[in-house]
Amino acid sequence: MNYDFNAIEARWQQYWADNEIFIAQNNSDKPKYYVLDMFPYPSGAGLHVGHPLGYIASDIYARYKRHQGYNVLHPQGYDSFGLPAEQYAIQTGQHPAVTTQENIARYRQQLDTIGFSFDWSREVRTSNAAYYKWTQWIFIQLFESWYDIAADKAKSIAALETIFAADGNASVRAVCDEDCISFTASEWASFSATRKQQVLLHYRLTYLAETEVNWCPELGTVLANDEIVNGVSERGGYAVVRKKMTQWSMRISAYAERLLQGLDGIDWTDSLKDSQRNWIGKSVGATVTFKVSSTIFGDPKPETQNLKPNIGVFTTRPDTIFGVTFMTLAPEHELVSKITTPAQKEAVQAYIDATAKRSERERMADVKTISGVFTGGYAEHPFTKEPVPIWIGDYVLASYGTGAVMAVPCGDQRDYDFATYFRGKEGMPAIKNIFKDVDISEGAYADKGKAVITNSDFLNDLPYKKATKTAIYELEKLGQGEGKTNYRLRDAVFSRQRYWGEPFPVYYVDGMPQMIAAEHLPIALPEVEKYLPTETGEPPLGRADAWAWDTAEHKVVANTLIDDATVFPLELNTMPGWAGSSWYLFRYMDAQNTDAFASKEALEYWQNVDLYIGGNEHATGHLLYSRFWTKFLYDMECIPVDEPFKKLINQGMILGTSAIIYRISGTNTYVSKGLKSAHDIEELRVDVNLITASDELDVAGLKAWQPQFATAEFILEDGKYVVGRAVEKMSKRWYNVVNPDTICENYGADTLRLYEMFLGPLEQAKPWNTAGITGVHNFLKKLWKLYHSGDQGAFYVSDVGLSEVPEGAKTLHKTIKKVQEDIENFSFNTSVSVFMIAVNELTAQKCYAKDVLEPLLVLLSPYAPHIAEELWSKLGHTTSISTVAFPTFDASYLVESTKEYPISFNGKRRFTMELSLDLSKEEIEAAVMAHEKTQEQLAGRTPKKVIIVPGKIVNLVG
RNA sequence: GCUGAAGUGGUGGAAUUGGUAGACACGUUGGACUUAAAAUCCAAUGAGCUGUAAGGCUCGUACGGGUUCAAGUCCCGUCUUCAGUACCA
Repeated sequence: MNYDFNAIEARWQQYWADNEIFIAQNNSDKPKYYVLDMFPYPSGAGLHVGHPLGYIASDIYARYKRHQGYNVLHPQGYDSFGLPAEQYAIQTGQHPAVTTQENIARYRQQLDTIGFSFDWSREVRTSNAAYYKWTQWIFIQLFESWYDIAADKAKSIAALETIFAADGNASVRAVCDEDCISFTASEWASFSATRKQQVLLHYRLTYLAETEVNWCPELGTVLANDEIVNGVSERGGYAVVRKKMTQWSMRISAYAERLLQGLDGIDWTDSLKDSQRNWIGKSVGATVTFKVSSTIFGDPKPETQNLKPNIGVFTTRPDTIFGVTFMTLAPEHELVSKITTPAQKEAVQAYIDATAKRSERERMADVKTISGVFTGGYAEHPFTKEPVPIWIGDYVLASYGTGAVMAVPCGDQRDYDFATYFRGKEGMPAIKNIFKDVDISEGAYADKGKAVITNSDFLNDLPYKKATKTAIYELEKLGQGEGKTNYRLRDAVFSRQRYWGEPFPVYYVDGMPQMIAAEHLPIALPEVEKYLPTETGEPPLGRADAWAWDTAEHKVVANTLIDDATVFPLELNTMPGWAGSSWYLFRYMDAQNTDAFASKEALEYWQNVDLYIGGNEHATGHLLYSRFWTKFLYDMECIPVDEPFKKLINQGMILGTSAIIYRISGTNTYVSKGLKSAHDIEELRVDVNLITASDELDVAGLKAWQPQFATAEFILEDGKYVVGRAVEKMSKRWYNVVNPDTICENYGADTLRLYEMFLGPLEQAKPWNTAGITGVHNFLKKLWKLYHSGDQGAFYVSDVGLSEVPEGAKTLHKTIKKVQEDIENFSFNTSVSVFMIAVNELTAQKCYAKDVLEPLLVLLSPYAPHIAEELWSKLGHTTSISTVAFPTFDASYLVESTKEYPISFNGKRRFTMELSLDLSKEEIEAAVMAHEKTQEQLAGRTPKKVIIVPGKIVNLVG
């Protein structure tokens, strides 16, 4: 009987679905285990073989945990809002919901073919109103919250208003906007309602503010920092410019420290934690306030004289305060115009204009060129009271710290380079050196551990740490600085000028945002006739005819009814892609709930994700935002955990192996790879499906593939056309995409699953090469044969116990041990080898014992579930193999009485010797010395030393 | 520049606390079966030298050193590749 994988796989997939085998229960006596994949964006191209890699790994783990007796939650869904469907809608007019629905259907069909053990009853789609109702609900909770630094958690805005009414804001320590004003209780009481709303916006965890954003004109929307790669948009690679816009922002900066600390308690790779630490970018130091000299010469305007503006800087090295030689402001800094002297005005303005013209990208690409201009203004050193010249330069970024630095050339290379470049020019004094016995003629001295400070008044001879503390203490005494921790992490812009995203549950009264009460959610996405921005530049929702909120009827009504009394305009922006994906893990716990995003009981039972598998590209986006929202929901006491993902594994990318043919330039003639050096050639990539395992091109197939090849000539070598190969990202444009459906059709899902695992370590990037697939497919065929050793290939197992087949028992238990270790170490590639070895050995042994072959199927079933179910049922079982207990390893079957010892002389192995493991070291030595080959090797010499590691090795030295 | 990961046969990759490098596959070569092909099975396969043969010897885990009876594995230095990040004060 042949291994008819297509029929077998279809049958068991049907069986699993019909019998709801993988439905997880929300209450169980079993311990829980939650295995989650990063849910896919359902793109139009469908799945290629790279996508399922992580799903296969998590599926193996989920199935293994079921065998181990866990109640396993292993759900799947779709991150179904997003740009591609909308871009497609703009081009074709097709509603994104329709495109998305079609794509999801295709994905589902592909996923089902591979035999995953997903609990589809819990499927989520971020674009479903029943789902985004709760995304909107969480947004409202964020709006109604502020961050209390004293309690180190988020609290309700209502509580903050109570404090304001009683005490004003003097006692409040909150994470809020920089430009927050101070007010007393009576001042608060006197504020108008609108004014109060404005003030509260400075505190809310999601807030509306005019901020400098990354505007992408081609996409017609703003982008978050993590959506920009190398200065261009992640999607499409379009240019991005800075622009001031009023936008919703998320106050993620409030959670910077907790996001950093939380990393210590979770099991993620170091490289991933590192990425997050880097992104958060904590630096500890101090702020220093420099007074601008009131003796600004030449400025005739008395009002400027009286303003005496201060310049605040942030530094990580307050200990070097006496090394300040000059100051540098970012060209965009707001004080630049106030401190520039008339004499320098022209030069400064020219510099500002030149900088503004350069895009962010140009500025990044060109970091070596030093540029800057002296403003003519001077600040006053806080301790020495000496004048410090103020410069502007584009090496100082407006977006980091205060946009101004105190320049200490002796301790910072950039300051050093700047000072050296402008040495001798007006406003650039000689570099002050404050390090004892350090020569700075070659560059700055940044080794803070070893530095001894001198020429620094009260800081002289203090070590770095002490000097830092003392400097901060003295600055605080003067009221000109304080210790401060700065984070690179910026608040995240949360508005997108797009159609296909979650609408905000927000309407506007007198320009102030108002939340729609939770009971009226969801606010469904309105219909529009076109998906482009409006002619006046408003987002696509500006095209909707019915996009106004009736506060009396509590429903969305026609825009014509807007009267700004009971009917108000709704927010036109939508939420970004990461909104829905920031909390989806909790929805799976209770996906059908209509009263809450999940019930308390479900959240309490499932807690958080035990194992999360997905790609590396989400290191600083999704994985940071979902940690942020989780911590917020924890503060709100909505969930019992403050980290979403306990353990995380990044699967490596599967690369495509492109096929290259060589055209002789200017002709339609192609030469085989080995002959190309004789010609002037052009490389063309062709469909990898036209290539055999030995890199031979199917010439007839190529001629049929594209008309340009129909009349082409091919120069063969040894009767074949051999193509070149290149390993690169799997992509339609390189024609190197391999589709899992074809593999399943030709070899079966079990083969695909095993082969993807067999390719190499899960976390490593690796090329896909279909050639090797016959290896694992042959293995499954051998396995099938092992169970069909009867007449005419009939199914056969013998009913004998383990004691009668000691070799088979040994093979089995060796396999149990290794497979279990491998799964727990996520080393799936090596367990596939172990299965191959087991089947090869059992076949050689002609071992058909049921007590060996039955447990072997359980070991295999996480990897190749279909064939395991099929053979399991042939063994007479009437229920699924999926929850059968995992075999227990028994070391007694592996006990050996002898060992084939390698015998080495001076570390080089010369021969092996079989010796009993019971022997003592002395007995081993005696046996080895008695061996004739030992005498041959020694040639009469006496070994100086004999190393014997029982059970391992013997080494004779001398 | 900084941070992280990694360099092993023709290819993908194995190798526990340092203890027989190259498991398991692919590919290649030879053979069996077949009218033939496919499929299947068997054998060989790191490089080189040597022997009629059984066998023996040398080199070999990016490169150069070191520690050790013993190093792919540990230490120091160098190079290369990949990923992330970047005037972060």
